[in-house]
Parts: sequence; C-alpha cells; structure tokens
Amino acid sequence: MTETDRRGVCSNAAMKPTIYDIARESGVSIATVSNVLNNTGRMGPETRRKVLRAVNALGYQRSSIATALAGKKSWSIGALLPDVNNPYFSEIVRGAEDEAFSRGYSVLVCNTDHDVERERAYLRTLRHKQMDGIVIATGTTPADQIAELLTAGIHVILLAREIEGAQVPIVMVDNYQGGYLAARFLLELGHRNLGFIGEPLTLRSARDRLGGFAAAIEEAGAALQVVGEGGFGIEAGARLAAGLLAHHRVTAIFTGNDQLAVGALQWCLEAGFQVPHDISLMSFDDTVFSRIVRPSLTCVAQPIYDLGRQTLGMLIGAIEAGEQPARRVVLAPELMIRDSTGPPPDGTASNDLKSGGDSNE
Amino acid sequence: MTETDRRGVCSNAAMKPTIYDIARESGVSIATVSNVLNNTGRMGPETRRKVLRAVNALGYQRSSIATALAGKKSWSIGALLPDVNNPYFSEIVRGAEDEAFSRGYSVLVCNTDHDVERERAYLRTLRHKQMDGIVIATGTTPADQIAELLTAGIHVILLAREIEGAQVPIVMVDNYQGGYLAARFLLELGHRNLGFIGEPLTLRSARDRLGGFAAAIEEAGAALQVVGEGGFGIEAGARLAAGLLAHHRVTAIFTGNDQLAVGALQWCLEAGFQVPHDISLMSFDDTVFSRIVRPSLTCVAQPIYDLGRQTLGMLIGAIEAGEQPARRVVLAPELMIRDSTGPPPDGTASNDLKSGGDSNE
DNA sequence: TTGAAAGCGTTACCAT
DNA sequence: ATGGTAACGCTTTCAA
Repeated sequence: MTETDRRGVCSNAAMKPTIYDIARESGVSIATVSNVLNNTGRMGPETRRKVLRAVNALGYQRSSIATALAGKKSWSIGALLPDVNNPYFSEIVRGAEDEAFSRGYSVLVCNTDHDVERERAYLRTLRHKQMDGIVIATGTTPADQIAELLTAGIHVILLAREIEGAQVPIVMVDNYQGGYLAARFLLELGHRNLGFIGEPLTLRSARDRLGGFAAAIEEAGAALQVVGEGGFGIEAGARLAAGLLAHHRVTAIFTGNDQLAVGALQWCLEAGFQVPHDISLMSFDDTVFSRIVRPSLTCVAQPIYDLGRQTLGMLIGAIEAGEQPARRVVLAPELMIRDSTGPPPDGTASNDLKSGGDSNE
Repeated sequence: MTETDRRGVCSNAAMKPTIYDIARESGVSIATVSNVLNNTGRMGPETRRKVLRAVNALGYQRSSIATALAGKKSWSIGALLPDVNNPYFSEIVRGAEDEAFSRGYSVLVCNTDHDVERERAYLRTLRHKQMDGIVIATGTTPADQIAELLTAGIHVILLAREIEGAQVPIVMVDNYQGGYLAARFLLELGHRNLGFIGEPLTLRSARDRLGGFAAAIEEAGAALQVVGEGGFGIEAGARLAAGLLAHHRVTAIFTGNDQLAVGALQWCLEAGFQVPHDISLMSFDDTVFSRIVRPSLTCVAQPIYDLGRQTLGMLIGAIEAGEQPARRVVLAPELMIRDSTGPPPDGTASNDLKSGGDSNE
C-alpha cells in the first residue's frame, strides 16, 4: 500500500482537496507538492508546472491549521486591549492590523473590558491557539502570567502601558514627559491652580502622566490643587470633573486621556463654565475625539497609529528572528494646541512662574 | 510497540506536555485522557481524578491547533469590517466580541479599509485558517465569494450591510425606514428644502437610507434638492457639505452616518452657519460621536452593540446546530432627538406638509 | 470503563 | 530532483 492510498479520492464535493489529491492528480508525491507550494527545496520547472496546474484544477486551499500543527507557526497574533471602542485603542488596532496584514499575519482581538479575569481567560486561549506572538496593551497583566507566555515560547510585547517586572520589549510614549509638557504649557499661560483627572493610578502610565505634571508644577512653585482618578470613559470624566470642581478652585484641568477630557468638558459646559474662558482643559492622546468636540482639545499628542504599527513590526521581527529583542521604544509626545486652553480668568493670573505665592479669588 | 511509546518523555523544559505525557503520568491511554478532558464517553471517577491530577502536575495546556485539525472546529470566527476605527464598527466589534467570548469563541478582526482586494485576501486567509464562521459587515463582498465560503462549509452571516445575491442570514436595521423617519421628522419641523449626504450609493444600505428619505419628502410634496454621496469619514462629510451648500439652498441636511455628520457639522460651523438655527443636521447611527459634538446630533439610532451581539449569537447558533438558518433579522431604527435640528429659519418654512401654505413657528 | 489505532493535512528529514 | 515516511497533538470509532 503506497502512501498515496491512505485516503480516498476527493470526489465528495464537500470534501476539500488536500495535498494528497493534488499529488495524485499531478502524479508526484506529497513531499514534492509541499515543496512546490512553499518554494522549498529544488524541483524541476516541469514538475512545478504540473503541480500548480493540479492546484488550480482542484481549487486546492492550504489548511493553515495543519501547517501550524506540523510547522509550528500559526501566523496569528493576539492583541489584548482594554476597550476597542475607545478611539485610542481602535486606532491602535488599525495600525497593528495594517502592519500584521502586510506581513502575512492576522490578529485576534481580545477585548478585556478592563477585567483581569477576562484577561487571564484570554491569555489561556491565546496560548492554546498557539499564537506566534501577543501584544498586551492593558497594562494589568500580572508579570508571572507574562513569564508563562515566554516559557511557552510565545513572543510578547507591551504596547503603551508598562508592566513592572515583565521582561519584554515595549513600545510606548514618554508619559512623564507628556505630563510635564502639559503642565509647562498651562503654567506659561499663567495658570497657578491646576487640577488633574486621570485613569486609575494603579496604571504606571497614569502615574507617570501625573508625575510629570506635578513635577513641572512644583518646579514652578504653582499649586496642583487636586487629583481625581479612577476612571477611563466619558462618564468618569464628567463625574471626576464634578467632584473636582465641587470643592476646588482651579483654572485648568489636565486629563489623563481624551475620553475623560470629553466627559469633563461636557460637565463643565453644562455646569455653566466657559471653556477655555473660565477654565482650561488639556488632554492626553490626540484621538479623533479631541478634534471633533467644541472647543477642540489642546492635548499631548501620541502617534497612535504608529504606536500600533511599530509594535507589530517589532513583534513580528522578533518572531521571525526567533529571539526576544530586549528593546524599549519610547516615542516623544508632542504638544497639540487647540481651543480648550487659554489664559486664566482675570485676577487669577497675577503671579509669575517663580514666586508661587498666590492669592487668587 | 505500544502507542504510548511513540514519543519520548516530556523532560525538556521547553517542550510542552501533551496528552501522551499525561497519559503516561496517570497510567491510562490517551483516549481516556481525551475523554476526561472533553467530558465525553464514560469514565470511572477514580480514573478521572488521576488524569486531572496529572494535568495539573504537568501544567498541561491543550493545543487548539491539534484539536481543530482532528476535531474539525477552530472555535474562531472571522469578522470583516471596513474600518474598526469608525466608532460604529468598533462598537459592533465590542458586541460581537462579548458574545463570542461568552460562548467560547475568539474573533479575528479583519480591517478591509474599504478595499475589495484586501477583503478578498482576507477571505482567503480566513478560509485557510478554518474559521467556523465569518461575519461580513463590509457590504462589498462579491456574492460568488460568499458562495465559495459556503461551499467550503463555513457559516457566513451578514451584518448591517446587505449583499445582493448572497444566500446567507443577515442582521441589520431597516435603513429605508430610518431614512423615512428622518425625513418625516425634518418635514414636521417645517423644512421644505432638504439635502442628503451619504455613503457611496453602491452600498445597498446607503441607497435605502436615501430611498426612504426621498420617499417621505416626495409624499409631503417638499423638495429633496440635492444629493451628495461617495464618502465615509469626517473629511468626506465636510467636503460633501461644502459641495452641497455651494449651489443649493437647503435648510436641513440628512447624513448617512455619524462620521459624515461630524464633518458636515464642522464645515457648517466654520463656514458661519448656525446649527440648527440656519441649518438643521440629522444623522444616522447614534454612535458616541453624535453625543459628544456640539450641538449634539439628532439622529436615527441603531442598536449598534446589540447588532454585533445578535449577529454573533445567530452565527454561533448556526455553527453549533450545523446548519444555515436562512433568517433575516431587521431591527427597527429609532429617532433620537438632540440639538442639531430645529425649525427652518424664518421665511423658509412657509408651507405646511400638505397644501403648501402655512405660517408655522 | 478503557485502550489501540486510524486519521486530520501539513512539514521535514532522509533516502534514492 | 523526488519520494517515502515519521512526526505534530488531538478526536473518534471499534474492540476488548
């Protein structure tokens, strides 16, 4: 019994042709078929033609599943995100997806909804599905879970959010510097009493943004009056702004992301504050949100699409080179000045950057 | 040589344990291990315990790849979308993903960027990867490509956008009705000269929205003065609005989606039109965009998240029932009245819906 | 209740 | 240059 007999003829319409079928059809062995299909080894041009003809004739479609089993590569990459509906992440997905597509990979999008349990479940699935690599943009994965991934031979890369203790490359923006830039800009406009609204400070990125912001303020001798934190979305932004303005007199607020800024902006407007006349609002991200609200948001801009694109580029590079490049790419944030910021209301800008002692209102 | 010998002991740290390892460890056969793992067949509670213990001891992780090869199921679903960065689709992805996750499936997000070539490439990949099902939300896939998918035994379902000639279920909103509602609303406000800006009319959904809109206008004896079409994004919205208002006196514009509406709104505001005082703007979708711009957008609302969720529910149902339910779910759109619409400016609303002569406001 | 063995569709190594 | 065949890790009869 020759190897070719191990399976019946592919006559059944529902049964997709395999390399056995095209081997039989073209009168060569499956090994040769495989070689032709993958351009591996050497083969006569005539053989090659025969095989290709059979492939077309039978409408052969390779099974990536079988390839992955035998060849150890799934050509798939998993992406762990907190929320695809957040324009920041949906833009990241676009960048990631474009790069992956152009290099032959597909991406499995995993929305964790900020839920670590769900994240853990996904990580397990991704391991089972033998992803060639995993992008983690949640910032909440326990380091030991990442280590397990590495042990399992899966390449991992972090995106935007650092994770302490994780020995993997990362592509991100300099959050501290971003916060610093924001504060400098507001201080130069004359603001002395500032507030901050941010994502949960359990996230390193949130802490860094606040850290840079606070540092610049302290340097200038101005006051970081109040810090609100703990949310991500528009609702949270409104809630935090309300809480912040209820007890504090600030002339400018820096928010940790665009969604929070939008919420804060809406609340301010509804509460009767003029932006930027009564209060300046400054955001972080530069998603489409910051461009479409009115007033448009001055913000610390990240190259979002590129972040996604570069991350995938590095990850795929690692996968194909077969090793983990312990690199760390930190992109510089940029100031994007729009309409939500301006000088503080009259009477509050009475101090210069140095002296610090103020007596506003 | 027994079957158990076919592979060496899993001593190598980098080598992940397989069912052979746990079979050896627990002193049973791989068949039994498989049964325990899948809860198939009957087994003694003691055997079961032994196996489970070994699973834990060795840190066994099933290979979905092998399962898919042998079991004919990949537990993966592909989703073809024109643009994940469009909030409409990113919300759909959330709904789809939530349902898929809760039922044990993962979703491969394929961004076609409105490019049919890219779409075709993705479809091929999805077939190779043996997706259990595919969701198509682009509305641009040639019907014969869909037929091929079906032939290959892959379940297909359309989402939001119909495709003529495709014999597959669909979950969508009644676009014609939506357009009709929009027109009725604007007409009742007193508008007699209306304009339309929409996605390319090659899309059935765009044609239907326009169709319903035009029909209601005609019924009322008012004028659909001008139709602009051909784009999807914010930029296109601005461009189309500019083109439309350059030569036509309309008091209200209906846009085919929220992105277009945002663009149109921006352009109007920048051109000095007051919205809704000088011109009313009405949109379609009810994405987050319509809630955050100012004025907020009155629109025909779709239950976006549910659209995604229900689609996946039906698809998975079909996959698990093993047959294609030729269903068609058409959800009703709803009017969501916000701030971008109002009565036409004085002097233009001089006709009532029926006779043509009234003096409202 | 449990086990042996035959696939599933590839790849890769080793002969020829 | 080509072909035979053993993996890859699992599911699934069919026997025992």
